[in-house]
Parts: sequence; structure tokens; C-alpha cells
Amino acid sequence: MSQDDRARGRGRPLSPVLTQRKIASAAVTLIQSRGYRALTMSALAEQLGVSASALYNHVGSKRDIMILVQDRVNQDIDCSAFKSEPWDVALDQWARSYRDVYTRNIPLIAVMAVLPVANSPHTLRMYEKVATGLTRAGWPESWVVNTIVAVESLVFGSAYDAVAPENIFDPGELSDIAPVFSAAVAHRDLLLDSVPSDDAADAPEAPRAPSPADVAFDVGLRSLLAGFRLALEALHDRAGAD
Amino acid sequence: MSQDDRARGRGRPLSPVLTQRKIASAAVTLIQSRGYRALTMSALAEQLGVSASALYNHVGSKRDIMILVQDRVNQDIDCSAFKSEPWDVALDQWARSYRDVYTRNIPLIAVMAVLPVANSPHTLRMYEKVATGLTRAGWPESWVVNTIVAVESLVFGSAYDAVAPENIFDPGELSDIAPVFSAAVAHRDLLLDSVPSDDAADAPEAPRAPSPADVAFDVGLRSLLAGFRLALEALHDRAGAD
DNA sequence: CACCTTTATGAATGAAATTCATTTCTGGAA
DNA sequence: TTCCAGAAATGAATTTCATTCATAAAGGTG
Repeated sequence: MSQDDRARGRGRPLSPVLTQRKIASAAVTLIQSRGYRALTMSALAEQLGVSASALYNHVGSKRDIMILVQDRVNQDIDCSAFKSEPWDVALDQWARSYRDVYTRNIPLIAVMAVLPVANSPHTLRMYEKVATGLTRAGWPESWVVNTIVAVESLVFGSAYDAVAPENIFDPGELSDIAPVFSAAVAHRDLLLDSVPSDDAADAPEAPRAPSPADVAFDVGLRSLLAGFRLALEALHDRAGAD
Repeated sequence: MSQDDRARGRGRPLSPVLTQRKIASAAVTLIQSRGYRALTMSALAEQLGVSASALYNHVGSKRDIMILVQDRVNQDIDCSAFKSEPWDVALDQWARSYRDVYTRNIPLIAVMAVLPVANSPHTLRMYEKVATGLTRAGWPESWVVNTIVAVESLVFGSAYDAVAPENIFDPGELSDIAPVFSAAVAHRDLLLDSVPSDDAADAPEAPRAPSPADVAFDVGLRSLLAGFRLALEALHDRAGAD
């Protein structure tokens, strides 16, 4: 399809057909056009004009491909705010962008959340920007990673929530056994206006109205950041008292 | 194994062998003894002394079984604090218990996070307790669900983090490209004492030392709750001003 | 009693990932 | 140059699951 349609015979080709780079690109393309469900070794091989077993000369498993995809996808996370903005504003923007990316890449969460960063250069660069921003703003070294992890945790959980069906909390026939909760679900949407509309600057594309999941994430992120501000103040007060 | 070893012939048995209840129990048993990897339709059928295809007379798919398991597992989450404690203390205890449970049931996260609650009575009962606690404490109805979702998001993300390898942030050979982050990772453990030891009351079993992931969760949860306290105060101040 | 429904069995089916034997080419050492 | 180990393809298994299908036996309802 994509390359050269003449069937290749057996044996090593004259010039190499595959590289990890090409495999990763093809995987991303495939995912974007047909989704993660469609990312099979065969489909990927077909996309590359190659037989499925050939992939195993370049990666050890499908999981390896997910890892390549993950590092690539992480480049889309916007860390730019750490250059200029105060740490809390930057963390806010980073978290929102991070969630947007993973809402589009749910199957990567299980990979990213558990994957040693050691072979993901772009991911590591992202963390470096965040860590630098926090450190420069006066966060103690010993807190930086935990702060990052806490934000990430909220982000991953919220990404799942974002792809859940809208009626996920609708108690259906069982509303009798949960009257207070049912009422709360029914009145959940009253906050819908308090949320910032997605991107003012760079998006002519989709000024999508915020969903309940967006509101919940907004509430959680704001609260988490407010808590962080308090914690940082407390740390500095204590340090100042010595 | 578990029931009656005499081979059953073809055809409908004299008394029913399977129920959804029995399937769910067997699944939980299997998971506890051999983990989620071992939860296959065949293994489950064997556990029940039945052929795999028989299961499909009682559930539509393996996912349905995961749903049954999920509702059962959610009964282990401790909501008791909402009866007596202030809302923030109760939310704290709930969240910690919730994370413990899902740390042991990682594959359920993808199910739970996305599953309509309508057919999970125990899950719904849990939400009812939480919603009641928050409402009684003065949280406005419109905030209750979002508050719950925010905590859950942190919990799910943190559960992933808890099962990640300890060295997940070790930059390995790439530490050059992320010096600030690498230093932060190296000093991450300095907070290890600030975390409550797991269970004082009911655990003679494992007074396990807190891991870095436990600390990060603790930091995140504390901050989130601090932020919630501020938000609730602000709401009441605003309401009082009218 | 006739007949549809329920709930088993055991034998396919099908989708994936992965492995294996084989082929062909490359690049470095003798 | 020649030779050979190793790299990189192919296509044909293999494996492991979930799921479906044809068939059989029992239950319950008219």
C-alpha cells in the first residue's frame, strides 16, 4: 500500500524495509485512522507492506510497539507554559494538555503508568521541563517527583472518566437504593459554566462544550493545585522559622 | 474439582450447575489464587467443573464476568467512616481503602472507570454512602458527583502507579538529558516518614513500609482534600453573603 | 403428550500474537 | 577474494483465547 507494491521474494531485501522508526510511524498512522482496536501485528505489517513476522526482527513484542507509540505521543503534551508562567499555572496547563492526549490514547495509560522511563527520551524531556519549572519556583527537590506523580495520577484517572459513557452514573432501576446519590447525579450539570472553554488560542477546530467529565477534572485539578499552593507555603513558612 | 467429579453427560443436568453468583465466586477465587492472567474462560469453567461454552448460558461475555467481579470487589472498599467522621476524614479513609482494593485489582480499573453503575448494586450502595456523607456535611448537590469523580480519578491513577516497578523514574543512561529531574528522582525518598503507616487497627498481617508510590498518593490525596476544604469554605462564604 | 425453552457438552471457528524453518543478502575477518 | 556469521525478509505453523454452533437431555406449559 504505502511503499512499493511489487511483491518481495523471500530472503533479505537489498535495502532494509523496516526500522523501529518506521514501525512507530505506521502504528501511529494506523491508530489515528482506525483506532487502537485496529492496531494488530498483521494490520501494521500490511500498512508497511511487509509480513507480520518481519516485525519481530525489530521489536520483541507488540508491547514494545506500544512503548514506541507512547514516547511519540508524549511529544504532543504541551509543556511550554513552564518557560514563562508561574508554576501553578504551568502545572495546570500541562495537566490539561496531558489529559487531552491520553483521552485520545486510553490504551496507552496502562503502558505509560507502569513503564520505566529509561528508554523514552521524549517522555524524559517532558519530565525535565516540569521538574525544572517546579524547582525554579521553590519546590523542594524531595517533593518534585511526588507532585508530578500526583498530577499524573489524576490525569490518567480523569482520562478514563472522559471516555466513559455520559450516563455512567445513571442508577437506572436501582435509584431506590441510592436516593441521595441519584439526586446528586441529576443535579450534576449545574456547574457546567464554571469551566474554561477548551482552547482559546490555537483551536478554530472544535470549541466543544465541556462534558460532565471535563467539569469533574476541572474541579479536581483546581483543588489539587490549591492544595499544592498551601503545601508549598507551609514548607516555606517552616523553613523560614528555622 | 470443586463440585462433583463424576463426568456429566450431554444435555441439561438434573439440577442447575451454574448461576451468575457461582460464576462470580469462582472467578474471584481464581483471581485470588492465580491472578488475572489466569482468569480465562476455560480455567473458570474447569474451576466450576463445567465446559467453557456452558458459561455463555449465564453471561454474554468475559467482560460480563469482569463486571460481576467488580461489583463484588467493591464491597471490600471501606466506607464506614462516613457514618461518624467529618467529611474530609471520611473521604480520606475511603480513598485509601479504594486505592488498596484497586491496587490488587488493576485489570478492573478499565472496567470500573467506564462502566455504567446501573447494574452494580453494591457499587451504587457505596456511592450512596459517600454522597450522603458529603451532602450531610454541607456540600451542595451540584458538587457531590464531581467531588467523588475527582477522588476516584486520583485513586485509579495512583493504583496504577502503585504497581509500577520501583525504578520507574530511573532515567538510566539518559540522565544527561534530564539532570534536574534525575536529581529529584534521587532525592524522592526523603519524605518517606511523613506517611501514616498503613493500618494501625486491623492488620497484624503486613505493616508494610510505605513505598514511593504510597507517598505520592498521600501527597496527592492530602492536597486534593485541602483544596476541597477551601472550595467548600468559599462556597459557604459566598452563600452567606447573599 | 407435544413442544418450546433452558442448560449442558464437545467440536468448530476465528482472531491475534508469536515462533520456526527457510531464503537471501550484507559486511567483516581470514 | 572468499567465506561465513548474522540480519532481515517470507510464509507456514503454533498457541492461546474467546466465542459460536450443532446436538442432547431435562423442565415446564399448553
